[in-house]
Amino acid sequence: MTAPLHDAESALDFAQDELADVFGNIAAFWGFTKTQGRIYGLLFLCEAPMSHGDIQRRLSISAGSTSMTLSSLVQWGVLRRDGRLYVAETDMWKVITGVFRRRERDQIDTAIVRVDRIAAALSSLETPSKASAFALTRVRQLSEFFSLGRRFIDAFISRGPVRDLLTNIAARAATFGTRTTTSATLEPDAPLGH
Amino acid sequence: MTAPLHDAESALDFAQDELADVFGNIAAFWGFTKTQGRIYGLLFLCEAPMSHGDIQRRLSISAGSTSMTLSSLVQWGVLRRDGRLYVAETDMWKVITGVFRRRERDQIDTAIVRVDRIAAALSSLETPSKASAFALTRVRQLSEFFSLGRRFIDAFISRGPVRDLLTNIAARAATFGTRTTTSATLEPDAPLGH
DNA sequence: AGTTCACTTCAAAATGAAATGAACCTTGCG
DNA sequence: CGCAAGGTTCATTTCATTTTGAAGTGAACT
Repeated sequence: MTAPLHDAESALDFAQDELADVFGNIAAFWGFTKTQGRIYGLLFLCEAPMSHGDIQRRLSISAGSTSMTLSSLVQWGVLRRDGRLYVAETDMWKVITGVFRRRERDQIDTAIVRVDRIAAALSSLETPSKASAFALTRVRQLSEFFSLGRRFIDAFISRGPVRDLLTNIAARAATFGTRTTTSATLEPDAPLGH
Repeated sequence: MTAPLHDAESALDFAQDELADVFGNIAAFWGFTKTQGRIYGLLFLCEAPMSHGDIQRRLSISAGSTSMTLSSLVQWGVLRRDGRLYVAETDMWKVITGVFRRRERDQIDTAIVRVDRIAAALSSLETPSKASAFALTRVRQLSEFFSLGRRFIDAFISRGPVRDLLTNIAARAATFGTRTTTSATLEPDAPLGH
């Protein structure tokens, strides 16, 4: 792509631009803004804290966007502010579990509440129809699945032992190679023929 | 919210509307369109397959959107098409791992390639600067982290044993209650004093 | 062959989110 | 005190994404 870079300065520039872009994409993909990712990516490579101005200049963002994005990142616990300087939180586990803690958990909680409300409506019927009964089984399936998800997220974000477990799982994967398809669990009925 | 519904038909209508909306939100959150989620939500509650027309009418979507969304969902392996009828794939594990398989894995692979390229650029320097050396350690951190993530995703999507493991983890969470903060692993340097 | 109906395609419009930039505050310093 | 320089806020613009709807395709029925 680019010819090998020879001085440390230009290599660092390349690294910063590139990593900012990598994080920019990841961020956009996960429902954050590209700018949030870019700033984090830049800071990730910097030992010394950077100021608003440094960041703005380096990434050519408007002053306004820089300011708002910085504070959002601080709120997300992804950057830390020290006076007028910013540093990246580089422990990725902290970053990720932090995001999950706030965002995905809220989401799943809302979903659980609503699904349970649906289940209640369907199960309180005096004279269920075939269709409503069917829907009820599906809703219950779902409710169970979401609860499992909720518990899993809890496990994930209550840091410590779980992280090691995940590491173990990853290790296992290599061992097992490929699938073993132990279906069941979420198919109480046999709804569809091919 | 709404007063209790008394006949099965209206309860079912409520359930469908509501679940369509729940899935609509989840979908939007995870980078799909709200419409994709709504269609899936609707179908999730239906025993009998539905046609394009049924779906379009029930959700009041335009014909065009219905058509395009249906085919995207089929492509994602989230619906199955049987002639002119559609059914939901209701095994949530299949659905989720399917999405991960295609989407998140691609993403992380791209990131890994780019990060490694950055590492190469920084490590091939004849005369590294302090800053470039620092950046290199960070990039290596990251590369390792991404590889772990990659392995974890692989474990997750190679179905079977892993699912049970996840279930176990979830079970553990309840036991452990709260955090145990065993940091380390991704902090080779001590970059920031609060 | 011709008409109809169900679906698909695609360009154009609508929507909604993010970035901008100007006005407005602070802080620090002569 | 007052004025820069640097930051923040927020209304506006910009832009990407999604939805629409009109036109096109093709199968089934007559």
